[in-house]
Parts: sequence; C-alpha cells; structure tokens
Amino acid sequence: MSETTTAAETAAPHRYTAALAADIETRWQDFWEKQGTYEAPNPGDGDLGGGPEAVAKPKKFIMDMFPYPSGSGLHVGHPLGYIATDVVARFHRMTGHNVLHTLGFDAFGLPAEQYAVQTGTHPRVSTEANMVAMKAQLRRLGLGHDQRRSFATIDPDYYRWTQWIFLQIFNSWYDAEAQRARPIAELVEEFESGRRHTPQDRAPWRELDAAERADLLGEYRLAYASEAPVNWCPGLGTVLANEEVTAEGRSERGNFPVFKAKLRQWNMRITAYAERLLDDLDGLDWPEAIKLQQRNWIGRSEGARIDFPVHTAAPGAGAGTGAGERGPADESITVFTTRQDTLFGATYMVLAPEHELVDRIVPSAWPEATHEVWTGGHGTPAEAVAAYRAQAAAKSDVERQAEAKDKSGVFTGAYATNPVSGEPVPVFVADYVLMGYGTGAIMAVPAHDHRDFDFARAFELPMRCVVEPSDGRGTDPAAWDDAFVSYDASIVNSAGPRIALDGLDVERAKEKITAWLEAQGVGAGTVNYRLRDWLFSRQRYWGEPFPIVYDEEGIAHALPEDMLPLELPEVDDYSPRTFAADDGDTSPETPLSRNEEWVNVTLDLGLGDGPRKYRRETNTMPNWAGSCWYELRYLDPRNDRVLVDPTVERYWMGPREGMPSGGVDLYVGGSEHAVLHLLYARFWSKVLFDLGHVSSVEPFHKLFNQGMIQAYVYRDSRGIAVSAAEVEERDGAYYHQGEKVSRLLGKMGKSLKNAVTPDEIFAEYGADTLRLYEMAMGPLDVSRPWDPRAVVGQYRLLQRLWRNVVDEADGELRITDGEPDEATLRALHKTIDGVRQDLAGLRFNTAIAKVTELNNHVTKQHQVPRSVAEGLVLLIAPLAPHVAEELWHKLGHETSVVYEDFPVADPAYVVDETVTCVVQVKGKVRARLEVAPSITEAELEATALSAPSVVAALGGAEIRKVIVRAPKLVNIVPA
RNA sequence: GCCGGGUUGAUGGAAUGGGCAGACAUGAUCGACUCAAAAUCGAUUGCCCGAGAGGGCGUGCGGGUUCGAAUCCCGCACCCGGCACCA
Repeated sequence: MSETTTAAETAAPHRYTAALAADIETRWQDFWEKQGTYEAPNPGDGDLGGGPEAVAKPKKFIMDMFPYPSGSGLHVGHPLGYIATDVVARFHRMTGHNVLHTLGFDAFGLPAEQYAVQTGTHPRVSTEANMVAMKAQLRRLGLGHDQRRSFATIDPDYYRWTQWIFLQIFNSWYDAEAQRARPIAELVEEFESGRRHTPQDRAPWRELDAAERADLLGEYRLAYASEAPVNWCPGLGTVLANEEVTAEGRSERGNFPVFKAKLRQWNMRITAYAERLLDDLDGLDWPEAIKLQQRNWIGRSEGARIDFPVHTAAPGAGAGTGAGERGPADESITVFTTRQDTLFGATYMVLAPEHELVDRIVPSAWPEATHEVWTGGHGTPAEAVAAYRAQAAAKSDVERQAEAKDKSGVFTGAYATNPVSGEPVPVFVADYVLMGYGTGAIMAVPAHDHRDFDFARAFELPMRCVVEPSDGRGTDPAAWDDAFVSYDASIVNSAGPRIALDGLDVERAKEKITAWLEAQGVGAGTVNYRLRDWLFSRQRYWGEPFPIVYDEEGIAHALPEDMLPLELPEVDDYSPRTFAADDGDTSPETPLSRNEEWVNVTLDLGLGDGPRKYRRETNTMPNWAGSCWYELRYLDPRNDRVLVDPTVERYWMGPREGMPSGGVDLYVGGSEHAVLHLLYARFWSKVLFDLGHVSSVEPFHKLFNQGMIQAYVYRDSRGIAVSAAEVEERDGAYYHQGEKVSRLLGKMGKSLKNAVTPDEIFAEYGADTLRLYEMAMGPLDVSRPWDPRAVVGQYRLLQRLWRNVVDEADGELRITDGEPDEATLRALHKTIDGVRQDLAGLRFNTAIAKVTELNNHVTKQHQVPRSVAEGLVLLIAPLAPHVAEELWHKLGHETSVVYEDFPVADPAYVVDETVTCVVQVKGKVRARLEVAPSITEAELEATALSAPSVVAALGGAEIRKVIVRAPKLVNIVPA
C-alpha cells in the first residue's frame, strides 16, 4: 500500500493529498492567526473597539454551547456543531456581516475534581492541560474563532462576575405587581417607611430583630438559603443534582446508593419567573420540540384554590368522636385543583405525608366505627400516621414509582367539610400526593380522576359521578372499570341549596363555581406551575465559591463588590469526605470547610460596624452557573469595570427588528440541555435585564440542536465490544480476529471501542475533508452513523476541484480566461442561488451536493473558465476554508478569501431556457416534452395531446379531463 | 401511561404551499488506462418480468381524500427522545 501510494505521489507531485492538505491547512491557520483574521471589532474605541467604521456593517453573533475540557480527547462526533457554526459564521462574513464567533470552556465540574482525587493533581492543572490539548485539536479544524474573546469559567477574572451576578440575584426580590426583579434595598425601604406591611404572620418591621428581618428578607430574595431534601451520596461524599442520579436511585458515577437528606442549601427563586419564562418562548426561533419541553417543564395549570374547613380533635376526644359531633372549624386545608367543576364529587381529601397540617388535625382516637382498611390496623390515628410517614420516607423513588398503581395511605381520623355540599369528607395521608406540587393537598374526586379512583377502590371510599359520561357507561361509578376524565361532557348531581351546576359544560361550570368560591371567600381561580426552585449549591471543591459570609448570629451577608473575586483557596485534600456507601445517616463535609484559615475571617463589610468575625459559606456553585451568562462575557471579555459594557451589549445582543427580546443570532448545541442550561440561562438573562444590566431579555434568539454522530459497535459472542477499527467485513458478515461479531448502532466513545479521532482523519485526508464529510452526512439536526468508508467521497470532491484549477504535474493553473458556455453559466448561477439559500437555512448537506454537481459538470469539460473556477472556490470557502484560501491565492488574489463577497446569482441564468414537461395519462408518465418556461396552458395542452406516446397510451379513449400546470405538468384523464 | 419526533435503494441521504421518487455521496459490477495494482476517467446500479423494445410493482403496514399522495386525513406496527402519581 505505502509503496504504491508513494509511486502515485511521485507521478503527480501536485496532487491534493493528505500531506498537501496538511501543509495548506497549517500554513493558512498560522496566517489567519497572525493576521487576526477572525477578530471581530466592538463598537467604540475601548478594549476590542474597532471604531465607527468597523461596526457600520450588519452584525451576527454565532455561538456554540461551550465544551467541558475533557481529558479523554475529542472524537469526530464532538466538533459537529462547531463546524456547522463555523460554516455559518464564514458565510455571514462573506455576506458583509461583522461576525462574532468564539469559543470558551465550561471548566468547573466533577470529572476534574474526581481526577484530582485519584491522582493528587490540582484540578486547575489537569483542566488547563486539557484545554491546551483541546484547543490544539480544534485549531487544526480551521475554526475561525476570535481568540481574544475566549475564556474559561475557572478564570478568576470570569468567575468574579459569576459571583457578582449571584450577589445581584441575592440582593433582589421579585415584585409580583410590577412583574420584575427589584433591588432588595427598595423592599427594605418599603417596610421601613410602612408603605408595605410585613406578612400577616409577622410582627411589624420595626419590632423585628436583625435575625427576624434577615429571615423575612430571605423569603423575598431571588437567591436564598433553605432546608431542602437533596440527593445525598455518602459513597461519593457529595450531594448530587437530580440529573446525576440514575433511574435506579444510584449515583451515575460509581453506582453508589443515593439518599434523600434535608440540608440547608442555596436556591434560586426561578419560580417567580415561571410566567415570563413561558410567555417569552413564543418570540423565540427555537425548535418546537425544545419549546414544548420547556413548556412542560414549567407546567402551567389553570385551576382554583379551595379551602376545606377541618375540625381538629377536641381535647380528650376518644372513641365516640365521630364525624357527626365535632367542634368548630379552626383549621382549613387548602387544595389546588384543575377540576373545580367536580367539587360536588369530592368525597375525601388527601394530604402529602410531609404536610405540616397533618400533626394538627390528627385526633387522639379513631372516630367510631372506622373501617379497618382505613386504620391500617393501628390503635390510634397518631400511630397510624407516624407509621405511614416512616414507611413513605424510607421508600426510594424507584419503589414509589413501581408501586404507583397500588395506592397506599392511611386515614388521619379527621374530617373536613366540602364547602359546596356541606358534607363531611374523611382526610387521608397518602404518598400519591406530592408535597412539592400545588399545596401538597388535594380534594379527591374518585369518579373523575384515575389516581383517586384507584385509591377509593382500595380504601372502599364512596364515589359520586358529577360529570355525565359521554361513552354510555352510565352514572354509577361502582360499575366502572376506570374514572371518567373527559372535559367534553356536562355536569350532573351537582345541585345544592347554595349553588347548582347541573347541565353546564365543564368550562362553564368551572367559571360559575370559581366565581362562587371567590364570592364566598373560600377559594379563588389561580394558576399553578410545576416548576420548582433551582437548587444552587454543591458540596464540592471545584466550583465557584459563594461570595457570602455568616456573622456570629448566623445571618448571611454579601461580600462587597471590591472583595471579588473570592478565589478558591488551596486545600490539602479536595476530595469530599466519603462514608460507607449505604450509610444514609451521614452528612456531607465540604472540602472548603477544612481550610479553617480561609473559612474564619475578620472583615469589614462596610456595614458601618467595623471589622468583625465571619464564617465563609463553604458550598460551591453548581457547574451550570458559569454557563448561565457566558454569551455576555464573549462581548467584552476583559472589562474589569462591568460584566459587559452596555453599548457593546446593545450592539451585539440588543433588541432589533424581528427580535424584540434580543439575543444571540444563532446558538447551536445538543438537545440534552433543553430544560436545564437553557432554562437557567434564560432566567439569569431576565434578572439582569430587570436590574438594568443588559438590554436583551432573552439570551438566545435562534436555537438549533445538532444531532449525534453515532458509530457501529461490534460485539463478540460474549457481548463484549471489540475494536471497531480491527473488524473486517466479508460477505455482509463481520469478523474480529477470525471470530464472527455482531454489529449495532450506538454512541461513539472509548468504552465501546468505536471512537474515531479527528487526528486520524487529518492524517488520512485533512481537515477540509473532515469538515465537508461531517456537513455532508445529512441534515444537521438528525443523528447519523459515521461511515469510515464514505469519508473518501468528500476527499475526492476536493481532489477534483483542485485538479480543475491546478495541474497535478506541474502545479500551474490550468484554467482559461474564456467565457463559460451557456449550460455552464446556468449551472453556475443555479448553484449559487441554491447554495446561498441552503447555507442560510443550515442545509449544509444539500449545499455540498449542489457544489459537487457543479464541480462534476466542469470536470467533464477540458478546461475551466476562470469565472467558474473562482465561483466554485467562493462557494466552497465557508465549508472548506483552507483549500479555498489556497486556490484563491493561486488564482492570483492577494487578499484573504474569508472576506470576499459570496457570489450572487444572476436571475437571468437561474431560470432554464427550456423545462421538461411531464405528460401523464391517468397519473402515469407517458411523455416528456422540452418546452419554453413561458408556454401557455393552451399551447402546452395541445402539444401534449399530440405527442405520439400519449396518443398511443390513450388508445383512442375519450378524454374526460385535462389538468395543465404549465410549464411542468399535464395530466390527461380518459373517461 | 402521557407528550414529541421518525420509518424512502445494499448504505448515508435528496425531493413536502400534493405534480418526473431515489439528487449528491458511499458501496458494488463492467470497461478504458496499466506488465500489474492503486489512482483517475467512462458506463451500469430500487425490485420484478422481458433477448430487446417495453411492461408491471415500489417511499413501514392497512384504509381514505384527489386527475395525481413519500407529502394531506383515519387506523395500526416498530424505532428514537422527553416526562413520569403534577391533582
């Protein structure tokens, strides 16, 4: 192989080979870097400023989701999106735009910390080494990044501003009336002046001490600390995000058990923005699937809150305290329901096990004649409830899900009153009601809710049909197999002395009952969201430290801005303390807490009380923090005065025509971030907007999700993956070292032994071939398998293009200065027209097919006219920039092809002189006619009807109908 | 279970305001060049019948609308993704 290849190269010294490609590519990469070719000027004359002239052009901000600098190196799947944005960025540069395109690193995170624990290397050391290696690999692809704007989230100059934004959020509250965040100082001022009263359960502001005031403000702050159940993994010694826990309730890394533990944690009040996060989706140019996922995640439900008075047990109440003889109502259970129209059908209630009201309503003894199924065999309600709560708490998520069909629960012994019927309804505790949703309490309407139906069957509870089934099953729920839940029906059995809903449809009944509840003061129409607040702290070393200290009373204080960045301290041991994996009764010890010198400090926070002792917060931020705002820092990466200069921000991201919310012009990344990163970043963007720091309400105007590059996985008879590179194909079967192996499609990666690295492709074909192949494989948004054999197709395209311009023997130009013939001219302009549209629409695969077609057309000609050669070079320049730059210079140009104008099609040549008209008889093609595009319908019909093959096909049959779509089609329908 | 998205030659994929199905590429077969091979160039390549001209069938399956359906509608199967007792 090597001998013959060498011979071929000797025969054609100027052939486009991998070696020549490597020479061309590295040469131009060095040139571009030296020239600063991809540096985009900012407005103004500050840092990166290019003066007024430089920014007179329209602009585009093209962005990738930035990578985590993994130590295992890149495979060819990783850069797919980066190549796509690079092509788009290059296309826009050639259409006269000022293009901002760069790439940073999301470098905080667990892998570096765990690697550090294993090897003793500081995470910064390994992370920075990884970034250097990754930058080199990405540079070799020819990505046109503005290197001046690149940064990593671990740079103190960057996380200084992450911490600053955290403090902005900490020092803000959401004014629900004004629908926006406001500084917390304004809330304090309102309390102090008496314009705003403290909530009903609090004393007036002036009577509160410092700790009480801090507590109260904590209930308003957009970043707040609270006790919350988290995923605690003793085996790893850290809490984990939900997405880091497997469906089996174990850690994704290490496969250790995960426990729910209540710990004081930082949260972000993202729920305050639920409505805006939902509404603003409408104006975004995002894939509908992603918008839908966010809508579902936010989970807006319209319904009503309804209060059910509940009678707590009178002191000394024992057996004989039945439903009929209760004291006055002194508590009420508030439920959220989306089916307030079925209130007459509410025959029992359920509280979540963790509901705080449970303890207060439990009587000392069971009411007389309580059904044994309800008591669970326990002697008193308190015992029963305690036992049930313990049992529910011990259940893992998996168990809960598995048992979802078999409803469990227990009677509390208490009764509430249905506010519309006045009937007593028993109150249960059951874990099918979740504390985290709605009010943690429900009214159960078993006839019209699947879960309530199952529960009622298990506990022999009464059911009442209040929505007339439209499917003929009758109105006796006892005879049903399942609840009737349709909205398309009318209300029955819902008339009382105070209100009647019978005969109304569901919607009308909702309106009527809601108005009644509001008039009675026992409920109100309301909107509920599924979205929860965002757990924002982790017990890890490798993350942003919180710029928070606690005074001796335990009150949290923000560090003043001039103390930022608060840098990560050195520690002897950055591993969190680990425990026996199955010991859930342990609690985490944060790595930062071990550095006592760092934790215990004396500071003057500027509060007017001089230097005092404080303890630092020892949690760190989750790795989402750095990616929540990085688009802004690309704009003004070295500004040490503000996170981004307002003029610069407005220029690149501000609201503009068709984009009233502003944002990045194009953001490309994987769909796995649909509801996490993309929701968090939108939230931060809105807070920064409310506080006046940015002009864009939304961070990313257009979002595009690239698919995954998959690869074949070969497994031997034991099911173990074998090296894909060593597999041979014979007669449609696959063999590894003589043994037959099976083939399946899977992810590309080291563990499946099927990774293909960019370096391998560079060595065999060059970067331009890799870029073209990845773009030609198929539409960007679908996943497709990497086919090692097919890469050569794009290599051949570049070789043919090269040969059309350069003589392989002597390296001289072999183009002519003559005019192209008519057919070539039309082919050229049609290609220009098509490629322009395809690139603008991110349809790289069809753009490449069109360029290939044109190139194949000119390959068949003996010589290529200069205008066509230059057209081809410009058309392919965004896709294969190195070979384009080389050919452009060989064609005698002095300036870089990067800023050449992309060709514009001449409309006169885009339309064909003649078009092929298809003549169908009964829908089958019987003739093709070459006709002028301007042919009239009548002419075309006459021509078609006289075509010999048409006459033959008709066989003299009478014609019933002729459909003419000039100039493309005639369809003749015989009788 | 619910909600999305998908299913086109041996393979990746083209073509959807309904109008020539299979662009472009890979692979395969044949030919030219070569002592030979590689590379390159040329031809063929959806399936079936036919020596050929030609004909029939064909976009997961079954129906429907239409002069005409890969494209629209109804039902079904399978695959991928998301959510998962959300009241």
